[in-house]
Amino acid sequence: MAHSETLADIAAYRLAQAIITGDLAQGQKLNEVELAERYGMGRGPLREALRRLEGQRLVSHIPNAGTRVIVLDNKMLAELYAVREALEGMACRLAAHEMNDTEIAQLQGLLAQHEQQIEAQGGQVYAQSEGDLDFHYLIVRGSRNALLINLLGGEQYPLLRMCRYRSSRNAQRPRPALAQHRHIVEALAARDGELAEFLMRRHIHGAWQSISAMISAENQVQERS
Amino acid sequence: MAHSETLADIAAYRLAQAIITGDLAQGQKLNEVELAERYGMGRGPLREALRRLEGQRLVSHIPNAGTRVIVLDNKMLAELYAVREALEGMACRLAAHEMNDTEIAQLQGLLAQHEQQIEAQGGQVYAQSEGDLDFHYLIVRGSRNALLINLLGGEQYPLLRMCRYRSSRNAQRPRPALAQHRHIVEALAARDGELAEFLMRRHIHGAWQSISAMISAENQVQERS
DNA sequence: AACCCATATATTGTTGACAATATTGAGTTT
DNA sequence: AAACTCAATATTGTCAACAATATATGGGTT
Repeated sequence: MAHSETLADIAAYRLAQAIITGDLAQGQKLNEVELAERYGMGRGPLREALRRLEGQRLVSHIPNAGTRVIVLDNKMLAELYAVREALEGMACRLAAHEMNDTEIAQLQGLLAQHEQQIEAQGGQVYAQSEGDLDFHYLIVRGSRNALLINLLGGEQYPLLRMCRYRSSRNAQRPRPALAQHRHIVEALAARDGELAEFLMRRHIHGAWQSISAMISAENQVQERS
Repeated sequence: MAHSETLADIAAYRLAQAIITGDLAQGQKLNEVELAERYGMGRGPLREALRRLEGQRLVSHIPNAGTRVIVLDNKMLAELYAVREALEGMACRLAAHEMNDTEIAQLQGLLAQHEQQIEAQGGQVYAQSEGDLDFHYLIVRGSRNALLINLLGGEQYPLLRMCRYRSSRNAQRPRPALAQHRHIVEALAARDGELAEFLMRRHIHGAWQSISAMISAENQVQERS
C-alpha cells in the first residue's frame, strides 16, 4: 500500500458504510465509547473519524451534546438534487472536452454491461444503485476538475448512496435511465459539451421528480394508516 | 451564547484565520505540538481542528507524514472560480424567487455603502475584499438552499478570502464590479432569476479573467528576474 | 398527578504519557 | 563526492485516566 491506514481512517470508512446501509439509523445518537469498543480502538481516533464525517455531512455534531446521524428529509434531498444538477451538468460539459477516447469507450462498455443486466432481469430493479453511480462518477472524473471530483465524489455521493440504500425510492425503472445515459454518452463522444450538460441536467432533474413523486405517495400511505 | 465553544472550535477558527491571512504560509508543515502549545491546549483538540480544516480544504493531511497548508496554484484557483460560477449562478437564480423585499433592500443599502466608500477613496482598492464577500454571501443565503449556503459559505469562501488576502491579485477596479453588482440586484428586484443567474455568472467569470491575467503578468515578471 | 429541584449517572471534552512511524544526520563504502 | 546504513531524533498515532458538561433519577412540594 502507498501509506498505511490509520485507525481514524478505518473508523470513518466503517461508520460511513454503516450510515449508508442504514445499520446506523437516521437521527441516531452515536455513543463514542460504545462505537470505540465495537471497532476496537480508543475514543481519540473515533472522534477524529466523526469530525471527518461531519465535514461530509453524514453526521451533525453539537458540542457537549453528542453526534447524531443526519436525517435525510424531503427538503434536504431536494437541495441535494438541485446542487447535483448544477455540478454534474457542469462536469458533463467539461468532460465532453476533456475525456479521451479510451475513457469514452469505457463508458460505452459500462452501458453495454448495464443493458445486459437489465435484459437478464427483465427490466427489473437491477444493480442500478452502484452501477449508476459508477456511470456518473466516471463522467465527473472526466471533467478533470479536482474540486468538482472531490465535491461530487467524496461528499455528495455518500448521501446519495444513503438515500438509495433505504426505502424503495431508488426504484426508477432502469430502461429510460439507460436510454438517457446512452444519449449523454453520444453527446460526449460528439464532443458536444452544451448538449451533454443539457442532457445530464434533464436526467438528474427527472430522477428527482421520480423520487419526489414516490415520496409523496409514501406520505399519503402513511397518512391513511 | 447558545452553546459553549470547545477548544477544537477555537483552534479551527484561529488556524483558519492564520491560514487566510498568510500567517501560516502556503505549503507550510503544521507541527502539532508547536501549535498546541501556541494555542494553549493539548494535541487532541488540535488534531480534531485539523481534521475539520481538512474537510474545508484548507489543509491536506498524509498519514504519518503530517498536515500542510494547502497551496493555491493556478489550476486550483481556476477550478475554484469555475465551481463558484456554477454554484453562485444557481444561488442567484434561486434568490430571485426566494428573497423578500427586506433582504433586497438590504442589498441595495450595501451597494450604496460601497459606492460611498469608492467615491471617498477615489476609485481605489477599497474594502472590496470583505464587503464584496458580504454581497455575494447575502445572495447565497437568499437562495434558501442550506446545502448551497454551506458549500459556498462554509468551505469555499475561506479559500477565496485566502486568495484575496495575499498578493495584489484582488485589485479589481471596484467601479465596474459595483456596476455589475447593481445590475444583479436590479434583476433580483425584478424577480428575473434567469437574468440574475446570467449576470452573476458573467460577473464571476470576469473576476476570474481579471485575476488570471494578473497571474500571467506576475509570472512574466518573475521569469525576467 | 404534575412540577421543580437536588443528586447521581452517563457522556463528552481534554490531557499527558506511551507506541509506532517518519525524518535526520553521522559514519562508512564505492 | 555521491550513495548507502544504521542509529538518534522528532513527529504523528493511540490510549487510558481525569475534568467538565449534560442527562437521567428520585424525592419532595403544590
